[in-house]
Amino acid sequence: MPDKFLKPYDPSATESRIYAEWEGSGLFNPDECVKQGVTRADATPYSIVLPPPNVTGRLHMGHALMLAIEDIFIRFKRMRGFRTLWIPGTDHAAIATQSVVEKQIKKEENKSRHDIGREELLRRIEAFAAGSHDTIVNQLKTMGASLDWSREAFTLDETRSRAVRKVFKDMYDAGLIYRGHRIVNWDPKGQTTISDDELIYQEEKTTFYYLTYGPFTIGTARPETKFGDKYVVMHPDDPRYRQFTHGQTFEAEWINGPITATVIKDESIDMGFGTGVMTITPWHSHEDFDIAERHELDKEQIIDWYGKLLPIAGEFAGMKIAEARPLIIEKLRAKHLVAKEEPYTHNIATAERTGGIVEPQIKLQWFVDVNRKIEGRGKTLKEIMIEPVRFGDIRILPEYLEKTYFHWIQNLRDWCISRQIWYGHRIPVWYRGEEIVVGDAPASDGWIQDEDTLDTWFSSGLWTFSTLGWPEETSDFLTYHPTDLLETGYDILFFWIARMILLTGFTLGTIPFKTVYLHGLVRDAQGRKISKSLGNNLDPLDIAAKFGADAARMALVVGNTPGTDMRISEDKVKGYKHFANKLWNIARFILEQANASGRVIDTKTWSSGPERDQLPAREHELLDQSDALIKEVTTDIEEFRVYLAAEKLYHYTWHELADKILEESKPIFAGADETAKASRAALLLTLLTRTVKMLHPFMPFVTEEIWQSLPTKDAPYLMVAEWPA
RNA sequence: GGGCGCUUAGCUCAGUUGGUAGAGCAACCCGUUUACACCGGGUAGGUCAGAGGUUCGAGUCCUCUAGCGCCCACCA
Repeated sequence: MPDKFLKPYDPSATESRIYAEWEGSGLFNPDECVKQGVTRADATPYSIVLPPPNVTGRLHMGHALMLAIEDIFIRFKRMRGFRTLWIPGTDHAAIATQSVVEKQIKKEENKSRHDIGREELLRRIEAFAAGSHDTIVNQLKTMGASLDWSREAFTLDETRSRAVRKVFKDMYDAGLIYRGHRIVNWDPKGQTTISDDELIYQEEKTTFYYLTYGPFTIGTARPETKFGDKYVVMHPDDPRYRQFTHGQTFEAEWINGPITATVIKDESIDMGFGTGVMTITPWHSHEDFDIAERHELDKEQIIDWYGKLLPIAGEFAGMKIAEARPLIIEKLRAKHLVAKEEPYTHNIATAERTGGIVEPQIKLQWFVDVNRKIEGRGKTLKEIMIEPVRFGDIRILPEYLEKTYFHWIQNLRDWCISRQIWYGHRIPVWYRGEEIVVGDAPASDGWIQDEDTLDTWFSSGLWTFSTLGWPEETSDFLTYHPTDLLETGYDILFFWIARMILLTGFTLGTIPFKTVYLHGLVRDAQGRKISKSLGNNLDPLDIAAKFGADAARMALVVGNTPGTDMRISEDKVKGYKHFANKLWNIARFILEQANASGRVIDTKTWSSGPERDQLPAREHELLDQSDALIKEVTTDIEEFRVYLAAEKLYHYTWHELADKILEESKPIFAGADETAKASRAALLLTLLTRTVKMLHPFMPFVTEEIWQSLPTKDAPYLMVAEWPA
């Protein structure tokens, strides 16, 4: 009986020691498992890539949940004899990281990125990212994640950069990446373009104005964009405007004097909205841009890159939108051009990272064309995204999110992949006069590289295969791709999952993963979202220090179905700390009995087979019960019901093994029948061995610590012991 | 405006293919008997949001209603 069992279980003293032992054994690496003979060389591979955390700071409980679930599958499969690989890594998270560092510099030195320059800014971001990286790695290890650190990757390192350049070039050559003047979401605060998915819509109460425009009345919530308007658009079938013909011009008194306007008839106009007629501002509206393209109309910029009015606004030039709007209305009123005003509520787009009010602008940008038929493939990128999910090659859990996925793809527009920030993969395009080189840098001098960087999701979209060494045909790539499981929060289904399916489908003609497991958001005890301003964040490191990583993992996993948000509180974690201690004491009691002096324990007779039929009825029954649990738990995990498996194990361990089986055994051990005692001790030892094995994926530390003291131990670490059957 | 989800014991949530309602926490009573007070034994508590339907049988499937929440969207 080792002395350690004389005290209550102390996770803080145990967990870091055990992790170091595991790491030292090298057994997180599947090659090492084969070399050490714990995994067969011809075993079926099983792989997961860790969704790379952003190097913007530290992990939160959502990450802890992700780690717990993934580690459960990884440890389960490893114990089941698979050649199991879990690859760690981090994401440079372009805009997010740069904006964190920029804010810091602004606060501490009152300087902008332009004050310190591209090179110096990048140096500072890299230093910051390195610090975050180290914190994150420490957190990952604290949670017990059995990641193969020898394969760690970073979205911005050289291997991953090579993959990015290659995919960019392949897509460019296929005509799927193009550069063009299009309406983009411009963030005047962050001074960059952002994608549709980086927008947050916020409700705004404002005024809707009806303005007199020549013979028409037009409606608008944005009078400040109207300076350059010289087209009125109406539906060709609108009877109210039958007397006007397409192309007809007329004179009108407008904000800064008389103008000549042209009538345009276009079917996109909704006759039922407002007056059924509108003027257009093609430079600052998606819809207006499309109309202007269809009819080859002039486009003029009204608002500059900092959100201020340009000289076309006359006396209002140089003003910010917010200050100009009331002045413009005042002037229009004075000219009797305001026909009517009414209160109006609509959603305005803001930038997720900076909070800036997004202004649609026409800009020369790089795009991925999602609607173009790919030569030789006969399908579009949209179809490449839809098919594997529709045909069941990729399974999304919970299933209902498949519908959301399809719905999103239907509404998908071309993906703007260029960003006007400095941290990230520089667009791999070089110019020299009229010449252009795409892909790897040209060998000769005199070329100028594109100033922009790529959307961060472009590189993370390659993650399942770039981490495996692609574009080289490495044995890792050939062995472990497609990966088996991708587990992440449902909030990045579109950002990331969809893009991985797109980029993998195009590049490799295959799928990136077979199953997508989407967990819900982790909220605080009151159900509120975790946010800095509320200060309701629980740091996984603090929680692990206080209650143990095992307890944190169980608290996050039990009863937590995919796709459903959950609440976490210290009290909940505390409950599972008690459970870890319970298990510890169960082990102590059983080992005491098994190690009692002179007692000979032979657990072999407890395995299945003819000996089992000789057992007393009660022993037989308890083994049957344990067998049944093994079956259920195994099936539950295989069917991704880890939330159920965890609950069943908890219940069995505490309320069957401890409360019933141990209690009914006490009189036996108090009796005089040595044969019965030895027999019962062997039974308990068998049940304990099976239980710690099954609990190991969920609570790796305490189970490993117990395992190291078990006489039934048949592998150097529980981590690589055989799953019970 | 379009799509999706939720509503089960005081609280937080399970309930896998339809077969007489479950867990944890909280509450109440009892208990320190050879692991564990980070404990044990016991008690109480639900017309499964509401209405209708399919079925021998529905928390589970279908329709509608109400409340809550999330996602998407260029209505000028």
